[in-house]
Amino acid sequence: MTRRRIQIKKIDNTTARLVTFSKRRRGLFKKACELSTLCDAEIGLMVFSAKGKLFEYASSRKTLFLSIEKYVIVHSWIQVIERHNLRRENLDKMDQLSLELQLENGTSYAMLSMEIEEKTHELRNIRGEELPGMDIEELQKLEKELEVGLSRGERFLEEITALQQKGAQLMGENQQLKQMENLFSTQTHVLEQDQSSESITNICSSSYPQDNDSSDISLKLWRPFPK
Amino acid sequence: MTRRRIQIKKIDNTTARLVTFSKRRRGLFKKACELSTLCDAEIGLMVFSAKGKLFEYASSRKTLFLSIEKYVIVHSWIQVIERHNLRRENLDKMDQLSLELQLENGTSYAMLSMEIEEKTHELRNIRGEELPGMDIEELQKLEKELEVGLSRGERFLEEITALQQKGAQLMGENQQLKQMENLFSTQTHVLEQDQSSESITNICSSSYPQDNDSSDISLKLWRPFPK
DNA sequence: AGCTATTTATAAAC
DNA sequence: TGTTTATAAATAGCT
Repeated sequence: MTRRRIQIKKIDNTTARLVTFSKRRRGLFKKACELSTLCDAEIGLMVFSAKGKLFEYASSRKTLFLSIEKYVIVHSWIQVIERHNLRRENLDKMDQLSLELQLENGTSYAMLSMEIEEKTHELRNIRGEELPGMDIEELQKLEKELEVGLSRGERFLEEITALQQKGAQLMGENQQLKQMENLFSTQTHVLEQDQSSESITNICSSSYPQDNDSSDISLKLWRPFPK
Repeated sequence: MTRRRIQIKKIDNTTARLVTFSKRRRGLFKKACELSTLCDAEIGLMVFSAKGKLFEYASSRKTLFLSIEKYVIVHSWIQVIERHNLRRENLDKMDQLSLELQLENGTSYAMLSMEIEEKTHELRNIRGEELPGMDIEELQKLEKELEVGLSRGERFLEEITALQQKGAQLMGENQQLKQMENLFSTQTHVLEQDQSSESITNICSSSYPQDNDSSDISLKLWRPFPK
């Protein structure tokens, strides 16, 4: 596109590819944002780097929810069909993973789906017409799949509760320490040291398109695009 | 832009807006496709016209599966949020002092079981069990439900963030206090109490856009890969 | 992470 | 919608 025209095919040089990815990604997000603003359109854009890191943009949260909803309506049907071929052990294995691991493993879950997808390629060609007629039994299986997500939620809740308990514990501890501090400070006159608090890793960080691409896929909630 | 530079704000003239929408949409899809090819990235792009018609592009089905993955998690979040809110409401009623301490006694859970059961049932409907048979009116209702869930999610997120920050602060404070304590104890030979300080653990294949935009419902089924 | 020479995208016109 | 064209933006190749 500029100094020289380039072929639209995978860039071999890794560095160049990374640079291009970064630059073009920005461009793409910008274009998406402009289109959304100019034409009053709702846009949802997801970009996964080769490593699996997600960058996303959404003109509004509503859009993403609805879009995903829409994807699910159609694609869950596909999934339901594919589940027939899915070995139980895979699901069970997935069930046993901790919440964090599950989130990190989103990619492999998707990979698995891909595998299955390939095996049922024929089915997909007719999905537009025939899938809507899926029977209740199939849909109940889908429901079970969703249940997996539910159990994740449960664990999430547990984690929060644990966090809260920890907080309570810390508060108590703190109070104790403060009392002690008061005791000491009235007795002696020692300078206080400045000790900055350390950050705690967030369970849920927002996913603005970020600029470093070092992590594996992580599932995050999004905020709307920066004002 | 070209003949003239334009402001990035909603185009007033309807015709011009439509034309721009069409042109820029194409451009956006092209850019998305190029990025995907050049950098081996997976891309999912959804564009809803103002009327609600969906145009989308996906570099591969894998991307779509990842969307589903996310959907499941998002929706399990909604579920969790519901429950969390129930607890909160209850806690507010009881007018206790701190959230942290409140959660240490789970006595109120039993009281809420009925209510939770009810909410769970509602959520099942939201989650998709009944989606396939829904008509437009019902889908619009779903849309609203999702918005509600969304705002709840925001509150939930805020709360968690607040908790985490609080935890971080407490930890820092704690550390500070402990250091001071150590300082004192070495100077004054005061007995140390046993206080363990634990860290908080923490917590271009695909779907070508279609070109007519005649419908007006905002929630529509997407048509898979055409050709 | 900046800098430009070019290529692309596209606003305005038809 | 499609085409044309003048111009603004995006960006490939360098540093």
